[in-house]
Amino acid sequence: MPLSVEKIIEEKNLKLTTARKELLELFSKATTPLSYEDLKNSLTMDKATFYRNISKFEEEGIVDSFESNDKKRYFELKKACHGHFLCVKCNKVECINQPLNISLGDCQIDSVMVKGICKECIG
Amino acid sequence: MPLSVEKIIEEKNLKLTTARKELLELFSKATTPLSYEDLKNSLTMDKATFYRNISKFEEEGIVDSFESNDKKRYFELKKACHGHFLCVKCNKVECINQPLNISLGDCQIDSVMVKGICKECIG
DNA sequence: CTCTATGCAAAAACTTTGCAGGGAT
DNA sequence: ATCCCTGCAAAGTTTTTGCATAGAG
Repeated sequence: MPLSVEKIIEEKNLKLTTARKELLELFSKATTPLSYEDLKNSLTMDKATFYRNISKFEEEGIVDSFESNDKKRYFELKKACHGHFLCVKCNKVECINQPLNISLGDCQIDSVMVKGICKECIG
Repeated sequence: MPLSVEKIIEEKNLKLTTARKELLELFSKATTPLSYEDLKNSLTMDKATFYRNISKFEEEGIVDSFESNDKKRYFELKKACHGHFLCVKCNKVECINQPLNISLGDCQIDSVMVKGICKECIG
């Protein structure tokens, strides 16, 4: 059961605004990372508000982001699984479900992005 | 011993221009991926020429690129080692020398980007 | 009531494109 | 001689900022 939007906001001592509720609800429902482009038709808020809130969410560790090959930034709620596969042909992103055993000395690892070509695009 | 610039160009049936020679020589010498920003002071060519050639090199499989957290694109000659570690605090990129044992069904894996925080930034 | 969040418009940052002239084969 | 490459300037795309108003606690 996902954490309620109100809980997430409250825990971080952020104000619960309509925009933030809307954003977090959209991301809770999403099964893949989303860009502003993906969301803009569903959003009632301005793009400035979108980016400002995303930025705040990232600072607070609620949201993660990465850049795709299409130069857009993609966002998602931070989850246990942080491995992604990005197909450089079709720009599709998939969550990697298998554990990736990577350890790099004393570095802290936050996420892993594997790029390549998916089966559909190879075939 | 690295492939000579002339050989690389010739193999791909590209014209050997001053701009291309200059670019490939800079990348051959580089030990980390470089952005346009990193190179612009060393370049005698226009930025349009830089990006057009980089783009051509990517098409031909001579060069690889990725986006960093600073929204810039970084480029490097395609090498055997395609694992990188990006520190999200200081934006430094390092080559991961250890083999990363990742395999994803029938997908073709081209590169792996691990993001996190480097020892210097943790300390 | 106070302080933060929002919308709008304009700016910023990086990259791409159009066009006319120059260079490689 | 032919085509591709180049520089310049201008446009494009995504994201950020300034400022005045609205809204949450």
